[in-house]
Amino acid sequence: MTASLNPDMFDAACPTTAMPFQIGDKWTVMVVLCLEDGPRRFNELRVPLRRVTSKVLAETLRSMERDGLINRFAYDENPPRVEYELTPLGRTLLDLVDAARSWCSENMDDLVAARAAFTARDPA
Amino acid sequence: MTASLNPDMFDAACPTTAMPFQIGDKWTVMVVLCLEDGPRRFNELRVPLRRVTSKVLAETLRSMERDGLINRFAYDENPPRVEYELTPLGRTLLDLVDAARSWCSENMDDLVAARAAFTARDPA
DNA sequence: CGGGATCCAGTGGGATACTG
DNA sequence: CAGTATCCCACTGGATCCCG
Repeated sequence: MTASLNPDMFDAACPTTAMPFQIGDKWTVMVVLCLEDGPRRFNELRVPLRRVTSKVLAETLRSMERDGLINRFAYDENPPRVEYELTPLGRTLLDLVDAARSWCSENMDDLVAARAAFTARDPA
Repeated sequence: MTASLNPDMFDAACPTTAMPFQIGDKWTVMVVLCLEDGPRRFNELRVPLRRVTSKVLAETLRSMERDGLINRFAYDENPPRVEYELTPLGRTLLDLVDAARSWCSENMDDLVAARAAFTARDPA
């Protein structure tokens, strides 16, 4: 089966938070990456995404389901079990994530340098 | 020189407003597209971007300048003249815009259909 | 376990008016 | 012409608590 998610797969100090583009809502890309290797349960997602409250994660997942990016499977067991998996449409976002990563590795330094230079010229 | 901008190059009813990703702020991509063929003046941009207030356009341009995406040239004339042009870094965003357009032409129908189906199932 | 309910703060962006 | 100055509102996302 799919291995456990790395609890530290998302670094809070990652400079790509200044990346000039965004896919979905604030946490959408991280959800996509978490689901890349197969279905995951709600609380399984909450490990690497521990900086997200359950409310916001539930909202994110619901809007992704709404847009056909993920499927939601609720099993009528006790304790309850719910699994999320990427749809083919959701998997197409992985290409965009790759494009974003490529852009960052090629251009992020320039952007950060420009920002620093601008701030130096105009400390306002 | 560069031809005038088409006043209707941006359609308010374009379904790509539901596109699941965004580059820069709300108007950044449109500014990039306006500058694709060469430098433009402030009020020249305001023709196709007439749904943007001057305050917001000025903010957008300033943050793009801050990030090194555009250059700003202010000529000390009367009446004043200011021109904006894409930097090489700003031009790299055109590739992302193309990637976004490709994704939309290939997947936007699926997303819109999924959204409609979801709303039909769950009218809440 | 997988959420929902409620409340709240910050912010992005719009309306209007004014200016060097 | 190319912006600023004010004011304001809606919406995103976070905190906390509670539930089947």
